[in-house]
Amino acid sequence: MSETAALPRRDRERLARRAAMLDAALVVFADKGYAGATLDEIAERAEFGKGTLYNYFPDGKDELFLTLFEDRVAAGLHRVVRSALPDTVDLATPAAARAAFRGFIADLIQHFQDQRNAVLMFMKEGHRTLPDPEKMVVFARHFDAIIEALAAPIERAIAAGALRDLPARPVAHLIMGNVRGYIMAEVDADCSPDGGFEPSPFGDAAAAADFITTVLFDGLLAETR
Amino acid sequence: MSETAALPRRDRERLARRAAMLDAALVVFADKGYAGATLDEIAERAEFGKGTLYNYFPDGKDELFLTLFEDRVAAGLHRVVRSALPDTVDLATPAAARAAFRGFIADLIQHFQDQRNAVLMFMKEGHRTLPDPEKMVVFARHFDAIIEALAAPIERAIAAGALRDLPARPVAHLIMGNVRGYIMAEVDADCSPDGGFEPSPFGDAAAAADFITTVLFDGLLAETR
DNA sequence: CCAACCGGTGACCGCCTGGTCACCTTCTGA
DNA sequence: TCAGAAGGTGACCAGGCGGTCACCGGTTGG
Repeated sequence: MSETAALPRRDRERLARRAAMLDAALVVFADKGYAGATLDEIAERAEFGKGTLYNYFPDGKDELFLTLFEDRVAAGLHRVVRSALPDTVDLATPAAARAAFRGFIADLIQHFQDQRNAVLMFMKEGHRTLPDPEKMVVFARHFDAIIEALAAPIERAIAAGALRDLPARPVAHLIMGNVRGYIMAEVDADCSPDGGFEPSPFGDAAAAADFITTVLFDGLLAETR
Repeated sequence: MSETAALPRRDRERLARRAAMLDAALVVFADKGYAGATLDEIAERAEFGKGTLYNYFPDGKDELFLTLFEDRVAAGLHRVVRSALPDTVDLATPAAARAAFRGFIADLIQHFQDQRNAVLMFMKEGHRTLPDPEKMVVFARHFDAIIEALAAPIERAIAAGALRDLPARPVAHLIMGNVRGYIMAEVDADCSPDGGFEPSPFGDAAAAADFITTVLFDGLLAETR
């Protein structure tokens, strides 16, 4: 939805078809997982013949899956990290750091809620399930890059004395893990009838972000000191 | 390793064979995931013919998987929750609550480190991957029960004013998620050569428990207030 | 108007794997 | 010692799925 207008019609159509295939594949992978998804179902959902998939993704299932992961899941996460925690953001005081990370967490939750299928795919397949282990390196590299991007502002905040002196990358893992865990619980909740906990434990992304931010930054203990 | 000695030899042998099959299946499921595991590989690893598996687990793959999940993964988690946070544990003050939950977290990490294969299976297949969705209910019920068991002491601590007034079940999810996330990062780290972060970010279960407890209970912010 | 071509199609292939079952070894007890 | 039972075995089967390719309809350019 950007500079595509400048391309000749043929190319625009080709891109549109490719995108439609990816959309369909995303839904199916999110629903069935990598192993459970079939090319027939993806093709049918995209309203193409199975053979056509191979005109766009010669490497078949693997290529669809990896493309989807790179273009939708990883790219989206990267964008959120960079836009919510730019190099210029103020992390000098505890209050400033708390506000900045709260914003990041809220954006991340919002992003996950907007991109439910991408999240589901990420949830279900986030752990080395491709038959070819060498392909999984791509996977790991992306996730590592995201952690690294998040670790940088954490390190800055620690250096500024705004956050406790803890190893930054584990802290980054922990923040991502908490948001991920929250989303997972929410997804579970409205998948199963009597699911995890109440259909949506908090109304919106902002309330959820407050919950996570409070726990992670202020701690669970009642403030009695 | 308990009252099996009282049984006739035949039954003991039968139980031992059954256990050997479960052991083999656990390794394979942990390595390949549910879909990737093959009965042939499980049988070969257990040093039995494939047909023999069906004498012990008539429902085949599903039964092996569910039995394993119930007997090893879920039962182990339940045991840890109950033994580390019995109904009698003192949760009246922030300090007492912090100590109690720190103990629980340490035990949980230790348990995960001892039962790496069970954990891996849980990690990889923790999210509805069985073809038969009705079987997944069992899965969800167990996990729910564990959350419930953890939510009870949390509620007590909140009622006593030791913890912030937050919804108990989400907090329970969050604690479990953090331990799970920590273990996952650790597993990743020593699977891939240049993995997640340093091979073991903290030396032992106790140090890891301290990290998680500090973040979750005291918060990430530097103590300047 | 036609010929060349681009590209979508789905029937088809081969492989893999969960599940079965007739066979055969081993153990038991008389 | 032997007949019968118990139970392990792996060749076999059927179904499903990833991947291929010969076909064909529509578009293009002369």
